[in-house]
Amino acid sequence: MERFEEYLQAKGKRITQPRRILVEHVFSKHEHFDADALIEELAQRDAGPKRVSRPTVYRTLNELVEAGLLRKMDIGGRAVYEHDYGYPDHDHLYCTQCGKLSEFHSEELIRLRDAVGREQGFRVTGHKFIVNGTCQECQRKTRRQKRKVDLI
Amino acid sequence: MERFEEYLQAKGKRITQPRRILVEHVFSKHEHFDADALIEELAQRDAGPKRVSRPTVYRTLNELVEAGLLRKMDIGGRAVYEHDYGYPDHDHLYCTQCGKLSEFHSEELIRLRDAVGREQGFRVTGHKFIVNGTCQECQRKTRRQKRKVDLI
DNA sequence: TTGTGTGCAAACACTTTGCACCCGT
DNA sequence: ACGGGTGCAAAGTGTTTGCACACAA
Repeated sequence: MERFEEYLQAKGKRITQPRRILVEHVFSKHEHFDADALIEELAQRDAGPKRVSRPTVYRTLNELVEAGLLRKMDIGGRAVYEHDYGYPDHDHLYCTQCGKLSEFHSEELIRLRDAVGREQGFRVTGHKFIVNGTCQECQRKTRRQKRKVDLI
Repeated sequence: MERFEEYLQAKGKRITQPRRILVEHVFSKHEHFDADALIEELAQRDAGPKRVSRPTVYRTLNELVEAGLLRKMDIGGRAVYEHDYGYPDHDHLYCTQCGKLSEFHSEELIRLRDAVGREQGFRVTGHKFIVNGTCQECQRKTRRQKRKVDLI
């Protein structure tokens, strides 16, 4: 929050109640989320007059990304956000059954990435690496499912 | 094309003129493209009665993906397609200045990916790796730009 | 002839924008 | 009081869908 206030002041922007509510909520948890989830959570948390509107959620999320506090990813054509500030670089495992994202970090990946860039005369500024597959939990479910089918 | 006919027949689907036109066009070039580009190209190529409509383009692209002939990627929230059939696995360098995609292949990346999956009990089925940065051409442009500015 | 495919227009999901009013500074 | 911020509704994108007609099998 202090970090965001700093950013806002530097940009001559204002510290308003909707921004405060949103930022506080976003940084009270550490999960990945999308705009819709956030809008809904804010809606049931603060109904009535102090609710934060849909456009303001989108506007503030963009500001948080610009401020370097959130990282925005596109997963299946929809924007997903995660904490960026004070959070180590990492990549993602995406379970295509349940949609869960988990994280991992690999220095080797960075080395590989930079080596590829160098070879191609490409100035690397970042990357996106998503490993698709099935998480442990869904593998278990699928196995149970299969057993049932096998009994028929 | 033969491959697609095979797929269509297997699914009890029909080989129609729009599908033929689209497939022929898509596989006459080897670049990355999005739905809009394809729609426009088809429009100026075959105007009038034998033009392919927007919905049909989207429907057929989805079929081609299902048939394993095209690969679909999301880049910045928009779908981009590339040939898949008989095309080696590869990943992408994405120039954030001009939007150009180039390709590279790395066995090491696959090994790394599978190792990460194994460590986390994740059954890996695929991945998406996009390296962002500036391509050689845009680096040159930027340098020219900078020189001009320096002279002021 | 049968039922899939097509074009059209409209619906869709997600995100952004125009505008009158509100509120931090 | 000023100028940016907000909510509302409406406009944008990119993509999908309902429907009546067209056409491949």
